[in-house]
Formats: sequence, C-alpha cells, structure tokens
Amino acid sequence: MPLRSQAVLEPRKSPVQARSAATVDAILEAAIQVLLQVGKERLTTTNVARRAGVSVGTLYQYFPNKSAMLKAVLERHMDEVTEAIERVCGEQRGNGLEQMASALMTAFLGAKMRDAKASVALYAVSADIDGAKIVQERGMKSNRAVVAMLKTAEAPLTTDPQLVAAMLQGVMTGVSRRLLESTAPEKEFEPMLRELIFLACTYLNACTVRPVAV
Amino acid sequence: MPLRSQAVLEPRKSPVQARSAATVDAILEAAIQVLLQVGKERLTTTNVARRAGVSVGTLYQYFPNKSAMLKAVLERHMDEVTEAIERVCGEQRGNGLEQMASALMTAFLGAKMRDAKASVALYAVSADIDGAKIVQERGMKSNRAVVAMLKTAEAPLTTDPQLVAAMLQGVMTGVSRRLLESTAPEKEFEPMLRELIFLACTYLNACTVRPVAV
DNA sequence: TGTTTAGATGAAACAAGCTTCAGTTTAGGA
DNA sequence: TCCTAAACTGAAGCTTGTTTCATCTAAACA
Repeated sequence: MPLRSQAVLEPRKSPVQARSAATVDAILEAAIQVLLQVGKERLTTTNVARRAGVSVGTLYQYFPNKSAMLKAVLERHMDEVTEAIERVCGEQRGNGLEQMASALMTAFLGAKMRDAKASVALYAVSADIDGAKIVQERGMKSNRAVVAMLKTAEAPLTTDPQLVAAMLQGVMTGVSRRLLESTAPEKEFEPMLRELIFLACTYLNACTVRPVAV
Repeated sequence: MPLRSQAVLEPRKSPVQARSAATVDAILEAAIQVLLQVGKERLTTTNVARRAGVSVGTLYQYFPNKSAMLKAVLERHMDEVTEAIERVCGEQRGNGLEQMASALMTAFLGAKMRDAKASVALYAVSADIDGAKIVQERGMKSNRAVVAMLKTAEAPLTTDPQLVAAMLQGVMTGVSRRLLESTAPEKEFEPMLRELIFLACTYLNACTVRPVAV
C-alpha cells in the first residue's frame, strides 16, 4: 500500500488511500484492545469504533458487519503464527529431526506466548463467527510447511509424513492451549517447552526406526 | 434425589420431586438437540423449551438464565469424559506404562467420539459462559487420576509425574480436537488413535530411561 | 371432596446492540 | 480557489431474544 504521490509543494501526509488503510488498521487494533480490556461479551461495534477514534459509521464503511470485523482480527493473528511456522520450516530444511523438532516447538510456543492474552481471548471469539474454518485453513498451510520440512530430514522417516505432521500439530496446539489457559502461563512456559521438545524428539526418532508396515 | 415416599395404597409414579427432575432432564437433552440441529446462534431459550415439551417459564423455574442452562449441559458432557478417564486410570493401576498409555488414549478418544457432534458443538458453547473454568476443573480431576496411575507403574518414571500427566493431557486433547474438527473424523479415527498410542508409549518409555536431572 | 402448593403456562415488557443513512468534513486535483 | 469524491459522523430505527409474572392445573393430603 504505497502512499499517493504528493503535489509539488504539498508536504501533507496520508492522502486518500493511506488514510483509510490507517483507519482499518486502527479499528483492528482497537478491537483487540477492547477485547482484552472488557472481554468478548462487552465488545460492541460502537465500543471498538470509539477506541479507534472513529465513529461507528466509519467502521461499517470497511466491514459489512461485526462478524466480518472479528474475522479480520482473527485472521491477522493466525497469519502471524502461521508465518512463524513457515519461516522455521524453511530454515530447517535438510537438518536433523531433533533440530527440526526443537526449532518448530520453540517457534510455535513463542509465537503464541508473544501475546498470550490475545491468543486466549481469540479462542473465545473464534467460536462465534466461523472461526473454525479460518483456523483450519491456516492449519493446512502450516501442515504443508511441516510436511515439506520433514521430507528433507537427514534421517528419513519410515512413517507417513502427513500423519507425523498432523500429530506434531495436534501436540503443539494441545499443549500450548493448555499452557495458555493455565493459571500461570509465564511460569510454566520454560519447563513445558523443554518437555514438548523432548517429546517431539523422542517421537520423531522413533519414526525413523519403526518398521514401515501398517 | 430419592423419590417421595408413597402413601399406603398409592402405586402412582413420579411424584413431586421426580416430575421436576424429569423436566430438568428433558430440558438439558433438548438443549443438545437444538444445538446440533440449528447451531449455537439460533439456540434460544424458547426454542429449547419447545423442544423439551415445556414452556419458557418452566425452563426459567429450573435455571436462573440461559447461561446457567448451557453450563449445566457442558458440565454433564464433561463429567462423562472425566469419568471415563478416572475409570481406566483406576483399572490400570500397577500395569506397565505401555498398557496405561494405550488404555488411556483409547478411553479418551472413545469418549469424545461417542458423540463427536456434541463435543464439537460444545466447544463453541464453552466459549460463551465461563466454560474455561468448567473445563479446567474437570481437567484437574483427570490430572489427579492420571498422576496417581502413573505412580503405580511397574517401571518407575524418572520424570515428574505431574509434568508427564500434563503433557499426556495436552497431547490427548490437542489431537482429539484436531480430529473432531477435521472434515472426516470417523475415517481418520483408527490411524490417529494408533499413532497417538505409539507416541504416548514412546514418550513414557523415554521418561523411564532419561536421567533424573532437569 | 376441599385445600394447598409444586409445577407449568405464554403473552408481553424490556433490553441492548447492530446497522443505516442523510448530512458534514476533508483532501486532491483542475 | 473551487469542485468532486473519499471519508467520516452519530442519532435513531429495528430486530431479536431474554426474562417476568399474573394466572392456571393438577398432585398430595386430610
């Protein structure tokens, strides 16, 4: 989204295109803040607009309805996590399985913890709207990345990479969710991550040894 | 809730207490059915009452509000799963770790799959109401059961059982959720369960070998 | 058979937030 | 400087579903 070119002697900022882009951004940001401060129940469109410094009408200029706005918020958050996964999966190509496991778990938990509060709040939002669909889409994206990575491992797996990747993701999300919704996420983070890596390494190694059958 | 004692020659059934108990049950049952048929969004109190064959007023005689009713539904479901876990954990005391892992995973996935549809629908409901609290409570209950079981294993763990139990639960719930929300749960059930058991066995065995340190 | 009270009824009051839209402001170009 | 289109405004309409309550029914008991 490049800024519109400015007339000869007009140093004025943020013209047409950019103005609205900024507004959309402000709204999305405000939505998360409102969510964190007053919770899903009291998150109203009027509320979000006010926090964003605009009027409700403006909000409805960019989103057809409340649900669409929340979807955008969720998508934004999921993209961050997905990108984090894709990044490490790219970096880890050709490495050993333990390397991969460690990097993947660290990246995932890290991304989730980065703004743990928002993550938890969004779990709730995801239930309204068809959040499951969004989550699933991103899930498939990261799945592909994980599978691709696994196929380049030094020691080849003797198990269907698709299945292995699915398990890894189930494990990651399950443990991270448990962690995030626990009473003291920060405190348990370190040991949980360690253990998660241990578990993943153990599993992956076992998958190189195991007979091919089934 | 014992039935009210009946007068000498009055074989008449379902007196005062029981009549209402039946009503409550009908309402709870209706709630799930409505949930499955029209989804969370269109689940209204009037709706549920009609399906239960009573009037809204009656519903409000047993539940202070909609949220309380939904909580009761969720609690009921969670109790089933928790009981399934406690049962196997009791049965498996003193057995080998692989035995335990296998039984636990089978019981959990089985309980969730028994009415998979309801499970998924309740994920959504749980987000409204303070479902997290309910889920967490039951989670702690099963946690205790798992820990107690692990402590009786033939081969002793060299890792904190609390941590191990937490991981197992994270793994179970993560994978099962992934499975339930996938497009074809029944189809993937068998291989997923197999793999889940394999993963759990691998992990638990590793936990008996691993040096005690941290 | 009459009385009492648990249980049931459902129309309507009420609440609350989403969404609209007619009108105003601002930026960029001529 | 004026004009046009893009942005923005916010009071009020509208929809929808929750909850209440005055009233009715029927079981238990004497």
